[in-house]
Amino acid sequence: MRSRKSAEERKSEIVEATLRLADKVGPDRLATGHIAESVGLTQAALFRHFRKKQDLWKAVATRIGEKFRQRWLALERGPADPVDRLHAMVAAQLTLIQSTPAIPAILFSRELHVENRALRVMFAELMGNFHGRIEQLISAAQRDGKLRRDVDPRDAAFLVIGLVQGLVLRWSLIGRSFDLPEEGDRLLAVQLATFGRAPATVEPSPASRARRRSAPSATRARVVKRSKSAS
Amino acid sequence: MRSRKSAEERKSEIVEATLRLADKVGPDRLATGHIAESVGLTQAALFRHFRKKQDLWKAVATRIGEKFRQRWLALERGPADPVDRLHAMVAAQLTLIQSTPAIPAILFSRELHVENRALRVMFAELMGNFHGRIEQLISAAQRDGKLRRDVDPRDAAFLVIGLVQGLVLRWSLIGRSFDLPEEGDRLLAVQLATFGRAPATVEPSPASRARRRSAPSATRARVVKRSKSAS
DNA sequence: CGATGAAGTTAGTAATCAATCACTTACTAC
DNA sequence: GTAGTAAGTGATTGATTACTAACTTCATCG
Repeated sequence: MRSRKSAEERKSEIVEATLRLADKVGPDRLATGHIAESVGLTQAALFRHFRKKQDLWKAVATRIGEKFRQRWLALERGPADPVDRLHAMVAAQLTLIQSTPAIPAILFSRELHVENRALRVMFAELMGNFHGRIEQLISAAQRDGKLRRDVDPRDAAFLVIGLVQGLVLRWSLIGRSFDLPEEGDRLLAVQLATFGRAPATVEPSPASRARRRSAPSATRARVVKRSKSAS
Repeated sequence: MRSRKSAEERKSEIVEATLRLADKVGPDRLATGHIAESVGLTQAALFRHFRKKQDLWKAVATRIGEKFRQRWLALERGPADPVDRLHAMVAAQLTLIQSTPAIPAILFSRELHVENRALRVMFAELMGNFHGRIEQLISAAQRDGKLRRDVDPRDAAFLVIGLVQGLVLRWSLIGRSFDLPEEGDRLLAVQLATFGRAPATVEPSPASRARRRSAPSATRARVVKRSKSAS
């Protein structure tokens, strides 16, 4: 009763609360009562805004899509160089996941995979969009002569996406104990290096090895302490 | 009542049924009643074998671990060449996931992430083990001069793991409509090529591009039709 | 200012869930 | 063969779930 709000505003509140709680409780265990309590409403009030729980999930998925697209759009005001932009894109993706960590769980929830086919389609499209953008950046970098051209940009994009997802899973499993964008940036530099110019076939000097570690990327040069737990 | 079995046998049956159903229903929605019905028992009988549902999940995780380790062990009778063995390892991983598709869902279930910390530790160890094995193979390949030495084998292993996980997610999202080990083999060849010798800095001829596509790997040379849905 | 519609509440429902109970039946060692 | 034990049953419980219906209160606009 305290502070009655417009439907749109409430809906948004509910969706955000759902995202927050989906991480704590798990998407498939998240009850409408929890969400309502978190927003400060009665459980019944939720159904004023979403007739079925599935409708709420659909709204959540839409919101996630918006978040992604919004960040992708912001990148266009970022660096123009395709390699730099690729770094920025992966960083944006990981930053978003770090601040909305329910996303991976939702991606594998049963709400998505068996209950709500529309949801699966939305995420498939989102991932396709992500893949397309990466593919384009890699293509551009290849045209610029910054990446080798004998790697299919579509496959390269799959590898970059895999990098992101592998990293996120590792991060989840070891209790989110490292900085996601930082480690992602470091790994991406490694991946792009292999996409890049040929290495000397000679043995690498200890110096070059150290250099690679301390300045893996032209854009960001922080040394990331390795996580020891996953080896 | 029909055909009373030993506890060990029953436990195994229950665990396998859980794995089967966790894929259909989702790990967090899987009820003891469903499992019991699938095995041909009453719901109460389940608690004769597992005092708590969590204990059942623990047994399931142990079983998954066994499956992995068993396949890894089998690899030691496989190819000796580290690159070939790497291919075999990734193929084994993907074959197992294809035949036990509940695994990725369990990996992101809330049973694992919030309810059952022991479970998370088990999977983290499993993944660590996988990473270590890949790292060793890459190290060996580097020593043999088959892979470039300026890539940290630990990072390279993370990239390979990411390849697997990205692939599995894509496979899940588009409805499991491609052959997992086959596409994995193809992508791994691409990844390892970038880990390999330098490409010619010259522009690739159309011929070299075609050649790469039709025979990406020395070990397996099947062309895999691309999935169009995720781009 | 007052009516009207939307936002929110209280109080339910039927369904489903893990877990426990007292009890019965099958197998096995002696 | 029979005593002891382990596997399995039927019934039930208390908690939780999504969802509904009837009622109340707020805000705003004519």
